Amino acid sequence: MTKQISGRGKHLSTVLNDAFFARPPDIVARELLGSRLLVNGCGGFIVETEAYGPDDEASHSFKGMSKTNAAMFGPPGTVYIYRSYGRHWCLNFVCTRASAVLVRALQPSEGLGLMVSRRSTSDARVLCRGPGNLCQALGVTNELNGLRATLPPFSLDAREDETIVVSGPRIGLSKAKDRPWRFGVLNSAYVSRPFRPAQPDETVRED
DNA sequence: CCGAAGATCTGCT
DNA sequence: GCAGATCTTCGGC
Repeated sequence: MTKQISGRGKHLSTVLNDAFFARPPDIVARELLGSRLLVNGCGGFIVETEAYGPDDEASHSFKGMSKTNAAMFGPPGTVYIYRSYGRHWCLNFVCTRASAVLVRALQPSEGLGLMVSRRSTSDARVLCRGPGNLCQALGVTNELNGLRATLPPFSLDAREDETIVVSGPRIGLSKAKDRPWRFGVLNSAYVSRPFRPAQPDETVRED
């Protein structure tokens, strides 16, 4: 599932590998929370995700493969990037059977200067808030579509701290609005929109 | 071939 | 809180 890498001194970091993504998207979406995502050294800790399943009307894969969604049918760990509303790029990681996890918000930690220069704000709370803003801050465009999430320029380290997960309906959909497949870190100031109620999800307490 | 819709964001009211 | 920007794909005629 994960691979231990020796770090300097006493710390160990754990790098996510392809097996991590070879599971249903709601599981992966929960477990990505608190992990650290970098693209060419810019990024931070994932605080908000959404899952899109194989039999999910809201998923881009629902109506079969097309020119733009082909990466979503790749093996687990494939990066799927699409353009949203003609203006924004959105970043996903493919899981099992044409499912995926949309990365919606980060708590910035690395490459602050570069991210600020790419965005029109220096406010850390909005730097990587929302899937489009996040991609702008990290320099993600469709040039990275189809690459491996487990290889450069991407880097993904498993979370080290306890993370309490909350969930709620996904955002911006016209179909399948009922699935509570938006996940976030409890009380994070960096999510794109608050979770209501801001209580732990009925089930989940990770690590 | 044309029109509508879409996993969004910003700025203005 | 809502309209507008902006572009690509797909479905209907």
